[in-house]
Amino acid sequence: MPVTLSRATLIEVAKLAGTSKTSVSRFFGPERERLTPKLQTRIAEAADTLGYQPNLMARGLKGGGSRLLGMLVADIRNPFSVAVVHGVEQAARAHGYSLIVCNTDNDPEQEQQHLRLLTAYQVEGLIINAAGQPEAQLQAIMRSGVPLVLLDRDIRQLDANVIGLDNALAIDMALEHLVQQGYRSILYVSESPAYASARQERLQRFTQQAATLGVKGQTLILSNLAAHAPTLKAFAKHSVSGPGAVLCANGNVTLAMTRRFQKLGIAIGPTGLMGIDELEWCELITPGITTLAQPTDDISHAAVSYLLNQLNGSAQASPLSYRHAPRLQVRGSTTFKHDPKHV
Amino acid sequence: MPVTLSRATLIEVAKLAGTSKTSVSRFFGPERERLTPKLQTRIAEAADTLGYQPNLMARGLKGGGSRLLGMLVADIRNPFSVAVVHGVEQAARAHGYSLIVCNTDNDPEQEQQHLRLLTAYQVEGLIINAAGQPEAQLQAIMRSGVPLVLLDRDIRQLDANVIGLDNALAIDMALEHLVQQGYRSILYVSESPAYASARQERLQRFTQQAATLGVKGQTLILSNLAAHAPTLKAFAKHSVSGPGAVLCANGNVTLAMTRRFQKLGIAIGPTGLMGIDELEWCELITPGITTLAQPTDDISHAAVSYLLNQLNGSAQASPLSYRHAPRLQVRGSTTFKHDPKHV
DNA sequence: AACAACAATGGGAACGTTCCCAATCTTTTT
DNA sequence: AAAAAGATTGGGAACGTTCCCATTGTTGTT
Repeated sequence: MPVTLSRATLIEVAKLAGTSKTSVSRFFGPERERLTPKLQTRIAEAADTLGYQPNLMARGLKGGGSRLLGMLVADIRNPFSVAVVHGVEQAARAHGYSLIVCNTDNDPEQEQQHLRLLTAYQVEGLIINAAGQPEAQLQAIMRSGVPLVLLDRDIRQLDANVIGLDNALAIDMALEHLVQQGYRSILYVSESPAYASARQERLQRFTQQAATLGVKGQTLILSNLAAHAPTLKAFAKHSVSGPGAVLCANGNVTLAMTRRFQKLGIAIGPTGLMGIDELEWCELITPGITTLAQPTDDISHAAVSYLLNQLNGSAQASPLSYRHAPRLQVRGSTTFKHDPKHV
Repeated sequence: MPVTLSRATLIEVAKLAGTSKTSVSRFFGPERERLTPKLQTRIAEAADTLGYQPNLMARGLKGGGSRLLGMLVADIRNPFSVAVVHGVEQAARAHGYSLIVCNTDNDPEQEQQHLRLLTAYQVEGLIINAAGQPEAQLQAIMRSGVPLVLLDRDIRQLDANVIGLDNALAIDMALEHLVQQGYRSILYVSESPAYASARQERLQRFTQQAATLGVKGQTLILSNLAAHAPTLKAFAKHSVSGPGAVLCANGNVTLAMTRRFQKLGIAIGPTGLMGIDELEWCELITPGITTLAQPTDDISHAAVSYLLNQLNGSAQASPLSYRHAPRLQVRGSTTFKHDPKHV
């Protein structure tokens, strides 16, 4: 048990163990097996007695690297972000790295601040879910040799890999499902796609594919919920005479639209409702909301693997999949008829 | 714009600016105003030219402190944790600190690892949502002078402050509400209270107060959902003849119980359902689930304020509230009769 | 026995920054 | 004018660790 009041240093451990600081450094580094068992024991006991814990600040300064990975998320309260953070942190830890997560609240100013901070802590790799267009900063970071991977959102004018959902495939699958279920009119609802390439991709693909499939496609950009009730009401009314469905671009939209459906008394199913991304409550809402679940574990793993490959100089170690397929989770919200007994 | 490929040092900036390293250090520290405007300009330009960013590892080593706070959460996927992390991170940043969040997945082994890591990074303060009973480690940390505050879960044998919900008050308010709504039998459902003092407090208070209020109190500890359907079914059947309600100890239980109610076809309202902690979907479930919302912002702020007070040596700067009152959010799930048109 | 290779250990310098105290210049006070 | 105070700047040492190369002892080969 540690008995001291202050933080012991490697020098103090060396003195107590009757050896040199180099040997103690070897004991706590990758060269422990170069020490005799006797010396190892003496050092272990001294360190335990003093409650010694290596100072990773000093280690990072001289030679060990920081063993830190940095991650920027645009919105920590988004369940997708939480799931990816969780996966990244686990993958990082499995390889001896710690993760610093910075939340930018979709604010480009905070984003710049956090990037400065992460570089100041000498993070060895970065996973960026961008809020703005910090390409100048990110280019400088990449030029300084820090590997970087973008998460979900591309940044124009930055030659970096993006790992995330296969947006085109997601839209294709959603449309295919809705058409198969008999819907002939689709309202695609999204948060502002400005600066968010994933949103832009989904929107563009929707517009293009709706035309190709011959369904009537409309889009609605969310900015103020109260302002959109008439659009949704009109859509639902129209859909009673000809089947229509609402496709939500992400979890936030799914939540907002579910609220709107309920507030406006729009029956879910007769007017279809489907969301991109799975949320824990989607099965609980009568009659269950159909979703496309994002493979967050795969995404997390791919991001960390990419960084580690870059750090290990093994760029071809394993082929990485950057665009991951969603999983369709069918529930009652994309069916006209459903058992009304579940109330 | 930065033009170099490697990380510039303070020495290089000094050379380019034609001044000393001490002046450059002053420029990037709290003594900038001690430099003449001319010198400040020269340094700013040199730093910009070189893309200089202070190395906080070196700064932490000599004298600046790490400016890091550490936070352990038992389950990052718990919405409560996310909300508190968000609040803590914002409060920390407002005071020039960065937050390292470590998720332990309720695993004591991971917890120990993370604690070692956080101390190795010389964090200046710690916020601990404990998964196990790491009192030995935490005592050593406190003895080394690092301020520490517990979040939500007390640790026996550790003389540290706990900041979180006022558990007794939460149970009192819940029971009062349910009794007022006419329920005379309450089933309290909780995850295992082992090692989780908040859960123990809530359970104990429930047992005690149910007796005091003369309502029939039962408790159910969740371990395997399939195994508990008979209990819930029996309870619901009984409650039809004499009003009963299910009180959920936290958000995870609320989710699980909502699922159970739906799977078993138990009508929400005739059998009441109420949860401790507010979740974004509680209003969406027909007929709306009554909750006690935790004041996560207050909790976050109190935790950071406590640490900062300790760090600034102003232990009496402002009286802190450690136990925060919940906010009752009444919805249809605690009413016998409700409009069945919302389907 | 002499030499080479290997094992084990250690001292000094370096890492990038801050801090301490010294030095010099300028302004104010006596 | 001389002395004191204030403003400005700077060099060296320290922070805790790693790395490099040197030293010593042991073992194996010729």
